[in-house]
Amino acid sequence: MHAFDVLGDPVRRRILELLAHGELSSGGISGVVQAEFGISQPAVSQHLKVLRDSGFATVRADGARRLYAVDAPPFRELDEWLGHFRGFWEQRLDSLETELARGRRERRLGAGGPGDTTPGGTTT
Amino acid sequence: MHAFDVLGDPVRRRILELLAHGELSSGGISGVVQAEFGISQPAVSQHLKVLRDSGFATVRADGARRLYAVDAPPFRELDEWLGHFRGFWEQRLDSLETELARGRRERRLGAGGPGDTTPGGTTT
DNA sequence: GACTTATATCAGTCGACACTTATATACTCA
DNA sequence: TGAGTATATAAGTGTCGACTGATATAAGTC
Repeated sequence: MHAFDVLGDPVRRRILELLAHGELSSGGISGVVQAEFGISQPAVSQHLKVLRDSGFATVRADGARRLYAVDAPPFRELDEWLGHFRGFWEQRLDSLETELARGRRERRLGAGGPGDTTPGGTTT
Repeated sequence: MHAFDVLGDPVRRRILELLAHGELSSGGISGVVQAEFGISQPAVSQHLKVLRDSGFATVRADGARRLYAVDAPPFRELDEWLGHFRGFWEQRLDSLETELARGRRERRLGAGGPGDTTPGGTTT
């Protein structure tokens, strides 16, 4: 399952939003999600499995509980892909920060990113 | 259909990659995609419809042809959502650019972004 | 106007995935 | 050890989306 498919589900997006604030137990997540979406505990557990398998979340045991946390790699990958298109919407920012950020990004990735065809169109 | 679902499909991602280099006709896109994925012209046309409807692509007529181009808004929206998690993988960049970029981003969005719980964990 | 090219839409099929209930596994505590 | 709690897995079902072949719409060409 592709990373974008993983984020296609609203329940999984919500879970990640919750985890963005810090570690949470399976039960803690289930509580919120069941209340908000009206789905069962196994359904939430299955979503957690998808997040684990796709690398968006990591788990560690704490007694009988499982504590989930966000993990970065898949986010990086998506950010990298979206980078192909960043030129289409970041063009009008002040050039300093844009160039700093883009330059750094490309240096890290060792890639020849966007900009070759002046994606946004006219340079005005 | 959520923007992430739109990008969940490999054919649609490929189409957007093609469009990232500039405008292309429906036929031009179909040619490449049919060759690479082995699907029919209607299938490609249906994907183009999804991209249109979700705002990822715009069309303009040129005689009998339809010229497609990438459009920014949905990308911005996704970037904004991913921003919740940017702290998890951008932390170790030199602070100047990070803060510049994040600060600007948040000012534009008028949001109280991440950072409240030092997402990445320990500092250093 | 007839023929061809470019593209979109229609109707139907099929597989994937999100959900359910039932149950297994593993830890806690008296 | 046995009851209770926390979480995951299993098996089955329904929905949705991606595809196909057929066809509609519209523009170019002679």
